[in-house]
Amino acid sequence: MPSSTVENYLKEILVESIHSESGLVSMGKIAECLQVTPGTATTMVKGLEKKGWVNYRPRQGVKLTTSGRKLGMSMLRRHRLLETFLVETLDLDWGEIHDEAEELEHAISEKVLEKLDEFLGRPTHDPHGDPIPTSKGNMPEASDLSLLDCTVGQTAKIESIQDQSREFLKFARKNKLLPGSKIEVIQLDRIADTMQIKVGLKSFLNIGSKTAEKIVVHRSGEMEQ
Amino acid sequence: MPSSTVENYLKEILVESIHSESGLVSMGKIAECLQVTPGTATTMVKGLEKKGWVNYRPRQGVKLTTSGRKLGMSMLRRHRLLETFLVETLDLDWGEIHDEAEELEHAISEKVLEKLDEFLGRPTHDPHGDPIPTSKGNMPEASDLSLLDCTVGQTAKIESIQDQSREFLKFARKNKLLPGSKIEVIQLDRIADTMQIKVGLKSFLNIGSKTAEKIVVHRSGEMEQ
DNA sequence: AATTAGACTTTGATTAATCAAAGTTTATTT
DNA sequence: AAATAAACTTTGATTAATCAAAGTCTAATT
Repeated sequence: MPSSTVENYLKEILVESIHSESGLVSMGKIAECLQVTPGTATTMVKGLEKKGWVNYRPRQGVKLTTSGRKLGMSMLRRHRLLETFLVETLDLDWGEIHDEAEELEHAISEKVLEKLDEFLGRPTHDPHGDPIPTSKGNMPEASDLSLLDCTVGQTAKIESIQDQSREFLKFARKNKLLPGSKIEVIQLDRIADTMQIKVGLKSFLNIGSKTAEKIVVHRSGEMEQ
Repeated sequence: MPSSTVENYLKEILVESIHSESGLVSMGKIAECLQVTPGTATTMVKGLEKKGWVNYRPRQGVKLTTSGRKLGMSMLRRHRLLETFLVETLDLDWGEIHDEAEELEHAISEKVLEKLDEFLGRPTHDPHGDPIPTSKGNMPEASDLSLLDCTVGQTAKIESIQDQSREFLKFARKNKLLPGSKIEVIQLDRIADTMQIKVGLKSFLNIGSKTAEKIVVHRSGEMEQ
């Protein structure tokens, strides 16, 4: 039975491998995600390899095996279902749920998770707009388009918010940057690194590229479900 | 911040100290409850003392300090509220919830617990009939009367079932031995170590003293709420 | 080609929780 | 009072996860 630590490593490696084209994840990235020193990440990853959850090439990076991917997906499912429960059922604040789910995901059994999924009506997306893997380990592809990829005049719909910190989510909520919100790019200045957007029908907002990159969108008309 | 292990030790010491008149709990009892060797219990308890959660007298036993009692109560509250949630909301089976709650109780925060308590309507007793400590750490006194203390002809109402194992709970449910059920003692044989009881209006059952001791009751008419 | 910065790996130590087995105390029986 | 059993404590070892610091590689500059 994998420890909570192993579960965390596999979940983070999964998430990072999705965001990397090669599928390889570096030790530095792992150390950063898990808030450990690089030496710890190396040691841990070698342990994961010995157990058959990853393939590791020194100084190249690490890749999940089929069983590692399965476990990582299961953790992502737990995490996102729990976040949904915390918002929908217990009415917790958007900004609080990430850390809470981070703890609970290691303690909830498959059986309870299945009951929870049923109770919630088998949701497909969590409160941040991220897709929830099915119990089979499938996950709908997410858009790879952020606000940063949009040009002046384009309209788009927010799919998800890629920053789970309290701070950022508070900012996002205050400015109605929520999954489903309609956005229009009004102005763009690459040199000044700023972008003016219209949120909804009458609200305007200036954001920098770092923030724009965290708003994942699909262009209006596409991918409606 | 106390580890899950510390939380478990304090919770079990609390429960056992309630069941002992002196308030002292032996190393053997702790080792048995936590499924560790006596040596481990001794070592661990010395650590708990160093942190100020218990007072330990070698070969006498251990007693909770005020802060240890507080932490133990908080764990008991978590455990019993979670059990209630698992049965009431997620419709899990009576026999399954103990082990599930045992894991979740270490992962749930005070904030989420408070929301859960509110969502459940601030229940006072868990599905086994045990009282749920309040957030202040108060817990209604439970009856100290088991079926074993009743004599022929007496009637009583089941308050709680003091065995959390799947096996026993399956037996209890099958025979309608549930909190609230009305019991009448029909026959008693101390030598043969057996007791015949009427459960409800027409169902009869033979049980031994070990089982009778696990059925905590209050005599009919007393303590109605 | 030599230097250097940055990323990575190795090494040695630490902490928490545990066990097995040996040693000690206490209480009970003879 | 001696012997014994039962309960408890001590000791030495183990495992998982971690860090700091020293060492090694790789790739980019000079």
